[in-house]
Amino acid sequence: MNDQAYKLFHEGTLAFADMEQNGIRIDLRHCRRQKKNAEQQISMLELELARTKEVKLWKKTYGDKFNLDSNDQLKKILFTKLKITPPAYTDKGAPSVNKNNLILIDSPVVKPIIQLRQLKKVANTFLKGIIKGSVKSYLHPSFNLHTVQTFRSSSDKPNFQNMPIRDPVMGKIIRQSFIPREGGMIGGLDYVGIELSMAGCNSKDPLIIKDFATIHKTQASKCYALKESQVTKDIRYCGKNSFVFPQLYGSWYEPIALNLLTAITSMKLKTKDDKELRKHLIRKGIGNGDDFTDHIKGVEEDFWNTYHVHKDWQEGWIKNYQKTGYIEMMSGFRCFGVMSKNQLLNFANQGPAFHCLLWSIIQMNKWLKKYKMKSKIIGQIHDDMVMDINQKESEDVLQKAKQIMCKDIKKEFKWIITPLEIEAEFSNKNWYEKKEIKI
DNA sequence: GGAACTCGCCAC
DNA sequence: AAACGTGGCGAGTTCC
Repeated sequence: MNDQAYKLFHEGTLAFADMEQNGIRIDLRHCRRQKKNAEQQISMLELELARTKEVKLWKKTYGDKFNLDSNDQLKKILFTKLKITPPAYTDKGAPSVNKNNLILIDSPVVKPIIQLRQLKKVANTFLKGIIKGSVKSYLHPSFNLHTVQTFRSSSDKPNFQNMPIRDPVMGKIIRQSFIPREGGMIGGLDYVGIELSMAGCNSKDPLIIKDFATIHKTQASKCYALKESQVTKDIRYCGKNSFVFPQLYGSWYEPIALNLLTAITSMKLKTKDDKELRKHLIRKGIGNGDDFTDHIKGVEEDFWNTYHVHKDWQEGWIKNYQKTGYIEMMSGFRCFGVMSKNQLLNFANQGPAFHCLLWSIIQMNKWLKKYKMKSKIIGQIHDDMVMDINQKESEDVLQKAKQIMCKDIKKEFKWIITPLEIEAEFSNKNWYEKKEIKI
């Protein structure tokens, strides 16, 4: 790493130490109540399952060793005893019983098992971890700068970076556990589309730079043959995570089409006019999976015709690695060693995106300490600075954050050639209730 | 009783 | 020709 990168991690470690010490306030009563609640629901589901003939067979087969948590046993019952054909296989060649594949099986045990898994995850991973890690109602997760290939961060004990948010039921239970300090509000300041922004900085593709704030929405509308005005938040999410990022990091239209298609049913996607997406596609003449795959193939071609400058950059980036044996990020970090093509492409954006946040955290923390503010940085999720902001200080803190995150950073990192935008979401109740605040 | 492994699943 | 990246953690399983 160069001197600037060294300094970033040196100061970053110190800022993270402050952040860890600050901690996040926890509603322990809520956690314990919800854990008990989840455990009751688990018992009910287990009883419901026990009444099915499938589980009776399962018990008969395994006797004392019967275990609802054993996927090996589940596979034996479904695929050997009941002779069901496995819908798909894992990378290692075993039949897959993950949610996506299980749901394709016509059996009364499928839905209760999926629900059971989710409840156990809520109780035994998230709530248990939060309760176990809390000291005097404050949780102090670790944030690491030394564990990740791309020079991003990680978090553990518990991992603060994977608290549920997408699933409405899980998200509510877990995120309500995190509450603000007295007189405070909890939430985050996150960079909008920062990874795509980094892609633009790397390749200098004029169209990526021009479109980076709207690209996910645009591509989502193309994938599902919709007007942009019909794109909901969920549909945009699919455009981003099932089309744009996969395209950028080396996937292609066939698996992408499959993912986009299954998302329609699993996320119950509807247009802004509340029309079912499946029916909309049929009206557009995309009636089956093959039609859809063809359609996505066209979207893919358009995508790379549009962003061809970026494609050229990708090829050059790979060639340079083949020549030198390493890649050097815009932020001054070098990655050595054997890397796949997809890794090379991903690392170039993933690292620098986080480094923007890290630099901002350092500056923000210095400022908060200098003026002895009650507001504190309490966590970090790759592109999201999680804070507990004292309401009397909120105006000043939010303005300062915007100044640092969108303006000052461009003086430090001269390679940032795209505009930077942030979004603030806070609540004085808990981390679930957060709502956007305009700044 | 623990290390190493697979699988499933949560986040960005 | 081949085909999306980075993590942490719980549970089951196998091996020593």
